[in-house]
Amino acid sequence: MERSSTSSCDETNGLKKGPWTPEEDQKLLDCIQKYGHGNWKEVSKLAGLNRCGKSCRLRWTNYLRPDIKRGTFSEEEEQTILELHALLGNKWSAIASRLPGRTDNEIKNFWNTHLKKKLLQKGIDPTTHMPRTDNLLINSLANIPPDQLLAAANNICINNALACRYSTTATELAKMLYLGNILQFLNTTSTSIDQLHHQYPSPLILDPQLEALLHSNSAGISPYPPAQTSTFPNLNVTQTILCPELEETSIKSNTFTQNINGTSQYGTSSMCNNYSITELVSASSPKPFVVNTEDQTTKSNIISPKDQFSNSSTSTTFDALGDLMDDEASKYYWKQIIE
DNA sequence: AAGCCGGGCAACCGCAATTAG
DNA sequence: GCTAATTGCGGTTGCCCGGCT
Repeated sequence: MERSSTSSCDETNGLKKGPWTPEEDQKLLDCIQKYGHGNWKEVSKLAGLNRCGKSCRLRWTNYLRPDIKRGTFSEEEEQTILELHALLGNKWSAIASRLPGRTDNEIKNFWNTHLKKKLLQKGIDPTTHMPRTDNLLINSLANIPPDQLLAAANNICINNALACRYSTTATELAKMLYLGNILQFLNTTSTSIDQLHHQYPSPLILDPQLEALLHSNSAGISPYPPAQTSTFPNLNVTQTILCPELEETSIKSNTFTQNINGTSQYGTSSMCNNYSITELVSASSPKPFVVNTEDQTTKSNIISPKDQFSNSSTSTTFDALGDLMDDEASKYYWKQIIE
């Protein structure tokens, strides 16, 4: 077969781009009805269209094809898309193949304009389809020298006691997770406290309780098995679950379950395992920070990254973190923990 | 009434895979 | 097996429209 020497969609050929006119649509339709659509470049030529084959193919598959179903997506279709996306990710064509009459482009647009937002509003990460706790603070931890991190954890943890008790709300879980992750990080960096002192000779004052805890954990006393590799960059560490009660708590809690359209998809598994650092860090880049509240429908706890830090009257990331952990609700929460 | 802004969607872009000479 | 055209796919862009100020 002879091959054309020119590229199929070369703008320098003066081919038309942009929206299709009804006349062009008709020409394309007529041509496809007459000759079929084996070779799109040929189709374009035969139809007398000054368009590249690619453009013709797109117009046909996304708009002119007679089997295209138009209009709003039904509840069933929406549910199917959600399920398939959870399974396949952004494989729009694969998803479209399971939805008769819907194009990949249509589904992609529907996802980006509706479903993604819907999931975010429900506190679900649209990439992972897992509940979002957050992310930004944990992300921010990655760039902070260990001595500052230790100091912050020291401040947060010791002031509020290190015990983990049963918890029933997502907010509490989120806080537990923050704490847990900070401690996981501290616990599992291969760096010992002594090494930290050595590497970061700046004054590092640890609460004796925390220091004792860190030493005990760094000595391998933690009864919990190693989990995934940490997402903290430049730190070759292994995560361990530090807080047994948290794991138990998560098993008892059904808070996240309520997020998922009434399904029990995420309901009874161990949160500690599912939401260790890798899950806390959203795959998507900075987005509004969502902490689920007792009332899953409220958005009152959505805090923008800007609000989180720049509006803070405090001066450091960890002061801000402390602030976050220190609102009225938190006081009650911490009181419970202490008790 | 005019301008601004954001949402929705059609179409384009660029890359990878496939096909055919 | 190599090369180039074609096709398929996912991401992105830009236009249009409606709502708000």
